[in-house]
Amino acid sequence: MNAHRMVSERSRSTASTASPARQASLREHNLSLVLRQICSAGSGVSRAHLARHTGLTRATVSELVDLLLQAGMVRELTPQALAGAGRPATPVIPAEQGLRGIGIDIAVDHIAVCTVTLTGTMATQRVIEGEFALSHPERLLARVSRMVEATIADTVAAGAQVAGVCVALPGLVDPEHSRLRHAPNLNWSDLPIGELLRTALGRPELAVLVGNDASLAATAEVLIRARREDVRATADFLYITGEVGIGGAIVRRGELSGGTRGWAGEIGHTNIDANGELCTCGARGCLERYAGKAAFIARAGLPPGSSWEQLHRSIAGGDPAALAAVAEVGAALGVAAASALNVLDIDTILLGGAYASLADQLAPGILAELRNRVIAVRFAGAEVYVEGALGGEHAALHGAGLTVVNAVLANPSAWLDTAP
Amino acid sequence: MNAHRMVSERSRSTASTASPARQASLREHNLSLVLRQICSAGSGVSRAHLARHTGLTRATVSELVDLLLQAGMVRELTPQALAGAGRPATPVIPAEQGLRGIGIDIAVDHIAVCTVTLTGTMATQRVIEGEFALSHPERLLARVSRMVEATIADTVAAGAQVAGVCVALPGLVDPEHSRLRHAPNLNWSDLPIGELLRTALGRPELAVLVGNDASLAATAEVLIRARREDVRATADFLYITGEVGIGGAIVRRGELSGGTRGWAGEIGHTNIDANGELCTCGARGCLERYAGKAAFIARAGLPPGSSWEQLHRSIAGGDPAALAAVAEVGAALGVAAASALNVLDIDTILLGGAYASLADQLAPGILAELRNRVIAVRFAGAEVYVEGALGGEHAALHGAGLTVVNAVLANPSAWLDTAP
DNA sequence: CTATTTTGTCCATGCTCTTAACAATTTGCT
DNA sequence: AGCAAATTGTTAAGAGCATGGACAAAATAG
Repeated sequence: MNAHRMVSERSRSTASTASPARQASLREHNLSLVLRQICSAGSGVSRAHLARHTGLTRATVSELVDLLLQAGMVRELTPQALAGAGRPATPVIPAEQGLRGIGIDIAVDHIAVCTVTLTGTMATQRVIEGEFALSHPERLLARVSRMVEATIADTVAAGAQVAGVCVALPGLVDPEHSRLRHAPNLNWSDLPIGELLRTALGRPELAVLVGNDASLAATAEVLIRARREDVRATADFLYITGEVGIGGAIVRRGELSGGTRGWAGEIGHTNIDANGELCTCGARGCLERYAGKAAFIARAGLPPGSSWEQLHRSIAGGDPAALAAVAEVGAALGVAAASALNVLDIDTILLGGAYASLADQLAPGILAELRNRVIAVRFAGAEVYVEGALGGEHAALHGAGLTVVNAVLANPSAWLDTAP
Repeated sequence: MNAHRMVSERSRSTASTASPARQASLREHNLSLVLRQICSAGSGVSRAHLARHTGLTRATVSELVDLLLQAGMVRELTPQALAGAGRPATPVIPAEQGLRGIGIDIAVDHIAVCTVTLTGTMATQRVIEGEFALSHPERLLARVSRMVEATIADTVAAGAQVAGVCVALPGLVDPEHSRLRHAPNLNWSDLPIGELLRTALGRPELAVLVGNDASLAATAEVLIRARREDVRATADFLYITGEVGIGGAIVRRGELSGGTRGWAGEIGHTNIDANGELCTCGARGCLERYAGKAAFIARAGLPPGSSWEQLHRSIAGGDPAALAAVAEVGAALGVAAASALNVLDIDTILLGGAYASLADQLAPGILAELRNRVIAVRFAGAEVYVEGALGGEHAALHGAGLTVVNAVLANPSAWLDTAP
């Protein structure tokens, strides 16, 4: 299993660490560089191509690729003649039988488990829909662990190896200790998810990462945008997701910017009106009171407890109250997002969760406020962007699996001696 | 001069860059590691001590120190017996004659030039007080350049070498191109500061960095806190500075978190009341309308145009209107800061500029709002902190010089062959 | 006065990347 | 057909850098 090797911290950010660099550090870095190139290429790439794109020599690339071949992470295809003269190249691709990350998503309306390959693609997926708002933690985790067991069994049967597990949770988490701090909608508090899942699985050695669902959805979004070569939105964006509450995440240069505890991006409690309505958090005038699910539904004139689907139908049907609600919610999101964009110096907002399918309707209202309030627009002629997320329904699930894969890609050296 | 060698980008953040690591990369990293240890030690350190604290072997450290000695960056003291047995250690200290960074501060009420040694200490300082609110850019830069010339002459006469120049500006800057975008209080717009200063100095090869004054003040604050071993406030904080407007900067893990354009931290236009007063930025209800200089003074019942000093006297004198203003401004700062802390996941606020000397008075009002609005307080039992900055009057000036020094410390390899 | 401890240097060793040469294999031109 | 040119991938020699162990130097402890 070897999952204990997984990088657990989100280090890497401070390049000026106090740790010395040795010869092995070069290998680590360059091996990661080559593997990432292979995995993000889309199709098979030759050693010579890798050399040109990494800046390493063909000799070095050859050696590194051999290591990856031995480890079973990549595979050679039969040589193929390229356009033009020259010896045919031997394409190298990520091995289907290689390492896979397991992603888990625990939400109020579903639990899901998936596997993600080194290319970042979701390979398998198990979902159970349900109403888990008030479920008992141990009991639900037991159900989840049965799904994980089945997934692991399938993965091993397919000849692949499990690199680790990451759990997406709808609340504030402590990634350092794999704990859930507070998930209001599950009504869960202060649970050692990592420990509980290890116990339920009977695998005390398994490394279990945890992450906030919005952060992980944003992680998935980065991959999707990168594949579309959407450079702008890959680099820096604020992800805002509408669920019961409002979640968020910040991506800088394609990487999550987590903050002190990994909770950065929480925009739901940004101030709209300091003397406004009382929020569940104890403060007054938070965005959630203006643009959260309950507020949105109330403004649209729907009965309390209506679903996002019902709201969506009202809007699509052109109901005046619903349309007015869209305008009001958009304006509130715009006011809050403007404060955030000013402090963060970011230009792009991606709308996820329930907001994703309403992005076209919400965007004008948000943009109007942004254009009026973001100082980079006024003083630097910057353009602001509001787009719907492309991650779909299971973005957080995907992001969870991806997080495991990214840890492998960041340090493949640790997995070299674990041939299949 | 060799200033063209200076690291101009704020790279380093993305450890997973696409650049290959070669043998020379090891040297760069380890040389920087050793030099940073020497410069932050405070007193002389032996090679053996460096080896223990960096994780390198004594043999390697010896070789690296020799390189630094040859380059004139460090100096040996006469061997001194330590407590306990053993051969006396040869202390190594940063060379007084080594490289120095030049910092420049252009503000509405003064212009200043300083030198900063590799230890981060401000060694020399030239200040001209005045009223530069509407001054002509070229004319003012000519004055500045004469001060810089004199400073360079003194530095060279003292046997030291100039590593580069960094200019602190009271507005939005474009560090990538060394330009000033917009400085409302100087009434300057879109100036190629780097180019203008190079021309004025007659040194077309000189690398001129630019930075926002709040960001650079925050940089200085990091050093000061690190020296006091104030671990918490060194790592992550939001710096809020009260001048004419309100500036800010974000520090993460001891490093500036700049954002897409390097403007992150701009908290002056965070929303307090979406339907509030019209701001100069075009939006409604920005923090600046509630806590900027003009608003503060008006609330305190002082005549428009009064100085911060007059306000300070009113408050110290116990004037009821002034005390009420402090409470109102504190609350407004608290509301805005809470939104920012939630999005950033940061716990500490440092008050700089004119707010620094009012920190004790402002803190209670700010803290009251923070404790009520920051979700980490409620859901993670986090504590929030509000403190006055320790950088003093010339924090931005100091930070500018420090920025040059930090660039040298990050890559001393580039300066090895430039012996004095 | 001797044993012990610590520092700093030297040298052999090992790891990793680079350079240059070469074999393999295809295209393109005559 | 046949040969030059181009491209790929491998191999061997070489250079840079950190490690580890041995050793001299210089202090303290007993």
